[in-house]
Amino acid sequence: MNNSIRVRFAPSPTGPLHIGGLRTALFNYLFAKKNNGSFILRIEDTDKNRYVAGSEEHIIDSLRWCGLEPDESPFNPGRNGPYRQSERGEMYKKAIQELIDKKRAYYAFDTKEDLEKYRYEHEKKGRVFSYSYENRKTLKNSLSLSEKEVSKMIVSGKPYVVRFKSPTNKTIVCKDVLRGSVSVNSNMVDDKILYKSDGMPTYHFANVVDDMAMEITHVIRGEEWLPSLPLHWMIYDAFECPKKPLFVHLPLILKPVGKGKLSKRDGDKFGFPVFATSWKEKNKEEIRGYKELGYLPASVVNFLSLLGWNPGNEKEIFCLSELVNEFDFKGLNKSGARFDPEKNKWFNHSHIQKTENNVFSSVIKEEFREAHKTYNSQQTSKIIDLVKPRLETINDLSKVCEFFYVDPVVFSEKSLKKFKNVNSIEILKSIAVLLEDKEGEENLKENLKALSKEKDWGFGKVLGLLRISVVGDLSGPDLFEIISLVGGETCVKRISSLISFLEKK
RNA sequence: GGCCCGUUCGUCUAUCGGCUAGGACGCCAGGUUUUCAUCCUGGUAAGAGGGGUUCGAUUCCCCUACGGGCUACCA
Repeated sequence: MNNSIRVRFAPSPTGPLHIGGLRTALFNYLFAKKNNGSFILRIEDTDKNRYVAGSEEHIIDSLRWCGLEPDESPFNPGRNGPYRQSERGEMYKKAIQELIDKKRAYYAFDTKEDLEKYRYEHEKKGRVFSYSYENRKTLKNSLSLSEKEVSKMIVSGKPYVVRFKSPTNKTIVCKDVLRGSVSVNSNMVDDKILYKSDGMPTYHFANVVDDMAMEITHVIRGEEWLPSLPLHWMIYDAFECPKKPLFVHLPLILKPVGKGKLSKRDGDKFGFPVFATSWKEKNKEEIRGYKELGYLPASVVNFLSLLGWNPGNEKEIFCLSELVNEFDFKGLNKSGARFDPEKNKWFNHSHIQKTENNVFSSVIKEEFREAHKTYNSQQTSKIIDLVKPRLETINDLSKVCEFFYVDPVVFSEKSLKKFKNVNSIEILKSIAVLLEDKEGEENLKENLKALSKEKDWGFGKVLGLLRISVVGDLSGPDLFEIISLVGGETCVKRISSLISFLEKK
């Protein structure tokens, strides 16, 4: 049990979960499941100011929709709870005291205004202020002040933070599974705040403390964290942690066009989904996610999995369990991957083809209510077979099979133009005669061929006009398949409807 | 500005020193479907530049360029 793999996905509830975070969660999940380990969800809510109501639910709903159910989370706690950092205050308090006692951290009393002033002054001189080994002795903290002064200030309730005392001139060699060793001189790492004046830990501190406490074996996170790896590494060392987790920094997902990493606002900007499920912020319009736009979770997962990872062969279509089987750190990439909404659509189309018909029949039932009952389940399944290859998203379904359920009310002018020099009404009337008769309907194709030969009408014209009357346009699946489902009687009705439409012109 | 990471077709990627550089999306052309879409076949298109190392570098090393990230009492 002690050797088991434990990974965590640790988002902060500052808004909806977007596909960047989802992809991080996915890789954590895949690695955990591949190794019979645990996938843990930890909510990093140490910043009260940025907390956005509803984001925790959005995170868990998104994961659930994708099939990435955590083994431990605030909603199904395991032994290592609580799973919200805001509920783990005591642990951080104890931990920070340990570092203070070990002289690896110190109290600092500089106010925000002080720091802003220092930054401003440095900037004016073209420099950058950093709280570090160079100047910590000249600033207001427990290293520069006497013990008496410090305890007096603390007792009097003066706000303070606790800073990490970054070692002086040490080479920190940290390891990343993908990138190998990354060395940084500790002088480059400033004295980061570990504990804020509001009594909450910062990300860096809470993260390390929790990963130790929760016995996390592999930290799989986005590359934006790579620069803080040396800091985290030194914090582990300060705790004399016997066994650090392995770190894997995933390449970032980049915007489809333009510069930089994908952000939550890009969905609006470029018109493609960036959330798994819809997100509604108060006083704002609801933003639809993949789910609402008719994507299958399997296709989203599949597409995301291939951004920054590949199985090493040429297979591309995977379901979640296949991905679990195939997943390996060796297949991970180092460079950022640009998000391509077009390829995303293709994955969805491909997954739709593999999806069983009953998934779609419930959508049809919902959409066409009463009309849906004109067909038995076998016929419905046949309709879906006919229409499935034409789907990019599930939302296209109703549009693409509407004429099975509803008589066309408009006939495409553009399509009718092709027949403007043709005796359309006469042709249509002759076709209707064929369909009125049972035998005529049974061998419709042959009969139509015979008809067009006899009257010297092109077969294409006959077929085209019939299609327009039945479908409303020159598109759709095989016409004879459609007619055999819709039935001769309905077709005759639709033909007369087109005839009267043409007569009015 | 400083620090860190990266760089193969337009995009996602294969290649772990032997390359006529493979696949997928997209795009283009042809075929199937007497429609449209699907589908099938073919085409288009790439190792940033310069130095090394080597019999041989896309692959290893260095420099430059470019891209990305970080540089908060945010995560």
